[in-house]
Amino acid sequence: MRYAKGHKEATRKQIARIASGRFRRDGVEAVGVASLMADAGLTHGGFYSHFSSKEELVREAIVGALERKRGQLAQAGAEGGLEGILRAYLRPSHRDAPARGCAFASLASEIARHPPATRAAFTREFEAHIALIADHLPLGDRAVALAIFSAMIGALQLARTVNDADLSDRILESATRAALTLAAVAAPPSLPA
Amino acid sequence: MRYAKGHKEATRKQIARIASGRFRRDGVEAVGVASLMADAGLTHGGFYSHFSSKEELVREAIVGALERKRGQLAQAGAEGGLEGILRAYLRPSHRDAPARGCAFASLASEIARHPPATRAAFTREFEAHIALIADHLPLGDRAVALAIFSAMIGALQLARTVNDADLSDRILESATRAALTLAAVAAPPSLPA
DNA sequence: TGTACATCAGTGAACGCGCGTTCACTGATGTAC
DNA sequence: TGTACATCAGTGAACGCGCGTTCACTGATGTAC
Repeated sequence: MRYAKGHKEATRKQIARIASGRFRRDGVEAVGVASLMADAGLTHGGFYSHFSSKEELVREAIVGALERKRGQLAQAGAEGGLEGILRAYLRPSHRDAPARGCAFASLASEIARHPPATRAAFTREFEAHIALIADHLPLGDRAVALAIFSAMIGALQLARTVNDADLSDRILESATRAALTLAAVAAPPSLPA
Repeated sequence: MRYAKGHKEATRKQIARIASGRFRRDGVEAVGVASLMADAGLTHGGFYSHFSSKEELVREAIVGALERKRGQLAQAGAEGGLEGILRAYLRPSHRDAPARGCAFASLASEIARHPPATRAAFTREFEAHIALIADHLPLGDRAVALAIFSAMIGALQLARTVNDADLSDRILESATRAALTLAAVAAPPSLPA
């Protein structure tokens, strides 16, 4: 063969990885297939021998990004518990590097308009994230995990959108503190009877 | 004059109002100037006698939408306090009608990529929303208001994105309850000494 | 060992389409004389 | 009262461009004989 075994699979993975960064940074709609392939050092015509459509790439790229990010959060949780997760997520460096960040924060509103298959993949990863957070909560409280994750995503987005660096920092800090308060309150004040 | 006095101003306002719905429903990028003008019963060529660019329309449409929505939230707050605001915002009917809903939830991540003037207008409205929420919080706590509003926006977006109706409802409910808990905890347990 | 052929990842021109923006024009009205 | 002209909101063709997708082709390699 002209190419080494596994070459094509490696190319597909590389395209998906490049796409996952570009999508998170610029939005799915703003990133064209041709410019993605150029980033991978290829021409656009070959795209459809790797993916059946741009939407298939969207699904693969986003799920990949979410899985990797979830692994990082799991590690932060193992090392620092809920506070570790919150500090890793609501860090200024996360706010400032969307291309390597959480795809829920950068793409949730756009994905809401995508086909069911894409939303289903998103939903599966969302539930895995909720389970991860609940694992670090008293009684594994899922309802509190939902609220905390909503605040994390909302805060990261708002911190990226406002035009005032101070306000942006305060959004991240407030969400961190509020999440810790919620976790503390969710703890039973004493052992149940 | 061929047209009644104030006709042109009325047309401009109508274009902005139509745009504010389409942008919130489909995203700014997905809505073309030509289709917007067609919705207003006009041809696309006339657009630039009303707005200097699509971006100017984006700014005007979004600020208008946010102001109107803030008025509704202020009324919900006057009638039902923080809980009134939360129930108005985290209602399933709000989730299901983005075209008439909060532009922070539908457009925050997209606006983060827009020019400074647009982000500045967004930031001004954001601060007005925070002030509105803080007004209904013990001690007018701005930090808690930031966290609550982050959770509101994040929850609404996630509720729109997940592909599971039950989970979507639970996201809205959890955020509502968590916000009320935060407000209760923020209250001083007794009058300060 | 040398030649003919099959494989297949990647190439690049082409498709129809919609984008934001520009601009010469239309035509109904109000005003000037 | 009747005619000539100015105004100006809206029209529609055109601009260059990038989009997602298709497809006939290239050319380096491995295999068959």
